[in-house]
Amino acid sequence: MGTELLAGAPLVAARRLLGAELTGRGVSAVIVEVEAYGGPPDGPWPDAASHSFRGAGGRNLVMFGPPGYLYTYRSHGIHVCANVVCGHDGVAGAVLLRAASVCVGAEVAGARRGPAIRPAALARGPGNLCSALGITMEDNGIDLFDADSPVRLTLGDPLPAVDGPRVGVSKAADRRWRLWLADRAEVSAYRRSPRAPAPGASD
DNA sequence: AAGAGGATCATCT
DNA sequence: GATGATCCTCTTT
Repeated sequence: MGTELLAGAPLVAARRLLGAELTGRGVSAVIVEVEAYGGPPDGPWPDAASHSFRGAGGRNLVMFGPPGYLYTYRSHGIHVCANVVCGHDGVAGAVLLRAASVCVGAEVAGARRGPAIRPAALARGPGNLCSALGITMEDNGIDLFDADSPVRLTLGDPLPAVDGPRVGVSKAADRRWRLWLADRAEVSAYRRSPRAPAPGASD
């Protein structure tokens, strides 16, 4: 199982990533919450909320490359967020990793996150997830299926998913492109962007 | 339990 | 000059 399973549409790849195991720098975690992101208006998956909506250039180049690579970006100046690139070479798509359940190396993750963090919160939220696994902007563009990479991904069998709108996006705010595993304490809370139009207004 | 606000800076207009 | 694919803390029910 490898990159060929991520070569399709973002929402399909997102489903595949639920339950997958992400290993980075002494910590392994099972992915329990993700969000799908598409590409430009003239591509197969137009998505105004995506970093790649306005075409390739700047930080988003990795999103236009082949699947199975890590796309990292900095959010609000401070936090690092991690995506798994999906689709195929030349067509932008990615899946944001929003929350994971730490199964190996909880002490290491705790040392990175701080002493008072409860186990379920170690990798809850995209910024916290990267912090727990030691993922930084230096990791942008690495191959997640290369045995020599510092961060690696192992896919498993598909699991049943719950869906809902994506967190914090002001565009396409009603699109149900967030997926998570039911009854998981690690899933982050939903917050609609204050800038998004009223629910149901448009997409 | 839920909502409001501020920190902070790379990227884009 | 404005805008966030966030997170933490403080205030209000």
